[in-house]
Amino acid sequence: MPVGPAEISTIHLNLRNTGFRMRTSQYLIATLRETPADAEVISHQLMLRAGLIRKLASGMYTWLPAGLRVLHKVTAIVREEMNRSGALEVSMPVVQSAELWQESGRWDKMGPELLRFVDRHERPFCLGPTHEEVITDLIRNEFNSYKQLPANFYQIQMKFRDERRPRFGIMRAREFLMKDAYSFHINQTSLEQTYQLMYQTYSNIFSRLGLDFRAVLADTGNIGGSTSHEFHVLADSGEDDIVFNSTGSYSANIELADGFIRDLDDGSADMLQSREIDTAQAHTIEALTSLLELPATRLIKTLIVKAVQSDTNPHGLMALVLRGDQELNDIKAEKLSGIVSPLTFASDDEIENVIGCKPGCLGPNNLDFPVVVDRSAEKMRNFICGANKSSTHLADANWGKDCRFDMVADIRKVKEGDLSPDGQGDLLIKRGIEVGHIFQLGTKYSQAMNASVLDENGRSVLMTMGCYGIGVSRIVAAAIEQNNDANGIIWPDAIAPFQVAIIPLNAHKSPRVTEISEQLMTDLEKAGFEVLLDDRDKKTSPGVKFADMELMGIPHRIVVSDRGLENNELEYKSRRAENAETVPLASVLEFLRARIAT
RNA sequence: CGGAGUGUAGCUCAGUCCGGUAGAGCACCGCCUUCGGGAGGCGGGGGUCGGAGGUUCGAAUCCUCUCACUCCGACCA
Repeated sequence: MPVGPAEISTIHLNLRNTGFRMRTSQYLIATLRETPADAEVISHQLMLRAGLIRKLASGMYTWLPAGLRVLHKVTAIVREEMNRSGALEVSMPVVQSAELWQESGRWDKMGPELLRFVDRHERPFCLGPTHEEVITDLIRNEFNSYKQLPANFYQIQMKFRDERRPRFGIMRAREFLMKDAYSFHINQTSLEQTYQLMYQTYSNIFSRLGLDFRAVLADTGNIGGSTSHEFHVLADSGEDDIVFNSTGSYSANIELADGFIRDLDDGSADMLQSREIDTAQAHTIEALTSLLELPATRLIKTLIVKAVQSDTNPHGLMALVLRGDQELNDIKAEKLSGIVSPLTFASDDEIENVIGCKPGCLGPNNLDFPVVVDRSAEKMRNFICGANKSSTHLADANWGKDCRFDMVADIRKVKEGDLSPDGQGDLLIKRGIEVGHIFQLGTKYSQAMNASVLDENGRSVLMTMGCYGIGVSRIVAAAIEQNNDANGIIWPDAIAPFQVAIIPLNAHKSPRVTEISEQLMTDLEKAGFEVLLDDRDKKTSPGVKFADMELMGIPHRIVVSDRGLENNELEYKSRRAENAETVPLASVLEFLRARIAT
């Protein structure tokens, strides 16, 4: 249908009036029928297929119009809630000079993840992967008095991290949109108050986004500090294991999750006399359990890892001992003093040189380096362990008699079904996608960069800091991971690129269908809904329109057809519903108002 | 950074082993028909086969080098 000058000016007027007025014929519907070969996870596949993003290079993506609308919606919710919490928005440079990073010490500490380059004067710069240095520099210059505290500053901005391995599309991109906030305090108590406020703000944000999420206790990692929580969107494709109990009173990242084993040996049995047994080729726990016809809970697993070399530990090794059915948590193990970080297993050759046998028959007996035993094995009696001799194990071995340890620690990965550490119910484990992380930083950066204010006694005090991040672009991918079906994306109302799709059928034949569709779009937009009218010409069959709108995940669909209009009816279908329903033309507005959260 | 793999049309792929001068489906353009679930017919446009070098009368195909991308491991929003 040719568009004359009069119609064009009408369209422009409407654009100005409503701000929306989107028609597929004038929009970029960049849907793909087939899945691009280089996308592996569902969110990446669907973002490409639905025409939300296109790849420029590894880990770098262009956001197409529909995708950008989603990203903006997420951004708007994050911004509103941050503002509501009293945080102040700023915008810091993406390009940062090396000096600040040298001052904090991170110029040398950060690996190639920090993308460095020089300007035309050969002065070193980097692309900001995070902004602790810049904000701390700003605040040490602007703040002089405790009266200015506490304060919380945030920005929503592209970050760049030259990831070792970008993957999963937007989920782990090198360039990504992040909300980062930094708070400044006169003392720990004040920090804890703001930390609580951010915890609540994050909960509000993820609730408003319409996502199923959990806040979990987290490892503070290299950033240090005392307390940290991660916010995870639950999805089977998540990269993290998160642990929580049935009552909701405990939740933690598996990296530091605690739990009690129910069938723990209480150490009350009488000690038997140990004896050597021939275990031939059985070198694994699994092989031993079937050979000896004993459960793995009767065995002990001994792992040899690298430790710091010293006079008292000339081999530079350490033994980590767990009950046979348990697995090592390497994050916990790395925190043991004297251990080499990152955790490194000793090679077969090293083990043979020092102990005299290959892995498979190792045990905590006669070892001349430190032995750390997990609580799961601490009280075991009459257990099976390696004899440090080829093809030989010790049966009915006991601590104190046959074996020794230097220290008891929690180095085990909790398992589903363990008793919650607070005693409330069983532990469950689910996969999560980390979309937010809050930290109590303490004075790490204020100390390195000498950021202080005067307290009420006129004494100079280092500011205590907190930092709070949200992966804004990652949320888009995470939302898809959590909400999709065979036909494509299913957006929560709050972040859908459009809330309502109007599909006119046979519009080219029916002036009435065209007229009602146009009128409906106008009315819905006046009512505050965001509408996409699929007015593509007759060469685009209804099936294509249905498929595209579903792929793009538009949560509410109205079909306008002659058949329905005979009875003054429209057809409505929720993206989540199995079947469509009819709605009287006259009441469609109330109908949608009742179903769409705005 | 180690390990594995893939680069041929906008997308999905065949052709490569065995050298003979580039294909299919979808998408796109035109005309006709069709019109409530990715329509049909006829006609058409589009690729220096990732790049460079080599072998050969002749290279998408064989050899060497290179670049890019994806996946698996340790980090992070």
